[in-house]
Amino acid sequence: MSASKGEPPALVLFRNDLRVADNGALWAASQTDKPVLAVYIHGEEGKGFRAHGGASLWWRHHSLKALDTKLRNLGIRFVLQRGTTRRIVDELIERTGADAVFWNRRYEPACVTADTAMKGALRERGVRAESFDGELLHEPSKLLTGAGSFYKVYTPFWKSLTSGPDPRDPIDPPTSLAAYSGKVFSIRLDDLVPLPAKPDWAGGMRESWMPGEDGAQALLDEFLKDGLDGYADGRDFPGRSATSRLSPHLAHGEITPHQLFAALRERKIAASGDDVAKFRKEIAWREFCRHLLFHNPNLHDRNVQPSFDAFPWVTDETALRAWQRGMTGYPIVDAGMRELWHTGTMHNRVRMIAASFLTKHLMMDWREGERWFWDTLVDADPGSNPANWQWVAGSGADAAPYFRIFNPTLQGQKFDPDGVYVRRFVPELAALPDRYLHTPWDAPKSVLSDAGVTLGETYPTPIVDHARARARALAAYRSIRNAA
DNA sequence: TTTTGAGTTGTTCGA
DNA sequence: GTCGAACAACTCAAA
Repeated sequence: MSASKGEPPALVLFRNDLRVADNGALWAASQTDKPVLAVYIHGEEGKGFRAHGGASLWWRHHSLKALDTKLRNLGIRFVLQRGTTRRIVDELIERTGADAVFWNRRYEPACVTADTAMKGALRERGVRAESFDGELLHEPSKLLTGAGSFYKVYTPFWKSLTSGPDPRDPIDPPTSLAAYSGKVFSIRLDDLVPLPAKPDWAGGMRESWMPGEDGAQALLDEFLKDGLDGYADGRDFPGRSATSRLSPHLAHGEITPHQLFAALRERKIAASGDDVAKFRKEIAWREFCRHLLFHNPNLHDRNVQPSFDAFPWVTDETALRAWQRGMTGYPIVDAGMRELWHTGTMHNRVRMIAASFLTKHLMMDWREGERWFWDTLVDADPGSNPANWQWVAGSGADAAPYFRIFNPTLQGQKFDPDGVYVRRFVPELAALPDRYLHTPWDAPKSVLSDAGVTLGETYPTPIVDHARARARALAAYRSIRNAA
């Protein structure tokens, strides 16, 4: 053995699972008698692999920093690398003599292919290679209908998911690990995942979030204590703090659905069965979308329902930009789009309204919206994002019927009745009375001027008329139905 | 194989 | 103001 090498380590790969608790791979490594080398691998897996968007990368930077601290506290180094997992692992084996590799499974189709091939190749060479669950409650290849196909409707999926035994308990974090003593190259975090500098657009994100495992646990504790009671109804009101806000933590693997289900089982919770069931159902939606992705590798690019291939989508750069910047003239839509830009998230109810507006009122291809969300959401999820965009557009699995077109005015009045949400993100309308907050175009001149609002100058006039847009969308949807 | 029941989140219209 | 029906069939999943 050369002087630069330590005792051969077990490699633990980190990709989308930036945590030490409920980490089967890390635990398994701790149960060997080998030193442990933790490696984060950032980047490509070849054909079909979807790289993170900008907001996700901001999150990832901070999450990696938090994980680095955790692993150091456990006594081991955390090495950062870029490239395909296969190449990095080969290089590290070459360099360190490692004869065991552990990782947690991923379920994006390109990653499944890459990891499966790697497992076979490593074992063939006599390297111990083992993978573990954690990202999902159930293996997408195993949770199937009676006929052996994957679920295309949510409710039976949910029934199947909950009819079996409870998900396993979370795995404890290791208490102590032996460090690998040899030399290994690591890319600097600032070089691997740089933070935005000019311009620094992340100010609102820093105020809104604490990436990392500790941030996830803090949010979970807070949610169980204060948020879950009343969740089933409250989650629909974007002006209230009634959602868990755990989605980015889940997306980066800082917390697992097993941990969430276990927390709901174990804690004494001051919430009704309805609230608990509703929250579990939301976790199951994430799971359902991931399963859909597993079985539909091109989910972000291809209509699940092929009849939508003939849909007459409109191309309109100006309108797209107005939507992206929150300048459509519909306050609830604009508030949502600005929340997204400012904080890297958007309340679930408002995501539906904004997505419905793009695909139905503006009749723009859902892929345009999906791409924008992918780049701007800190919780951008390869399953949930495309699956839900397709759900809204009507092209997806178990999708909303074509005639279900959200009325942005009614939705605003119904779910933001006191205007807390719109006023927070569309401050130029803040002085309007509640009565006209969602319909500034209906406000008398004196009301507008008292509120300092000049439509078309301080705030846009609506870029489309609701009734006309609705009629146009219905006609378009009818056209592809008749054609098919 | 056939049958049967059911399907996240809405809006509009007219009585 | 409230309430029920229409919107449109179609596909899925299980019995």
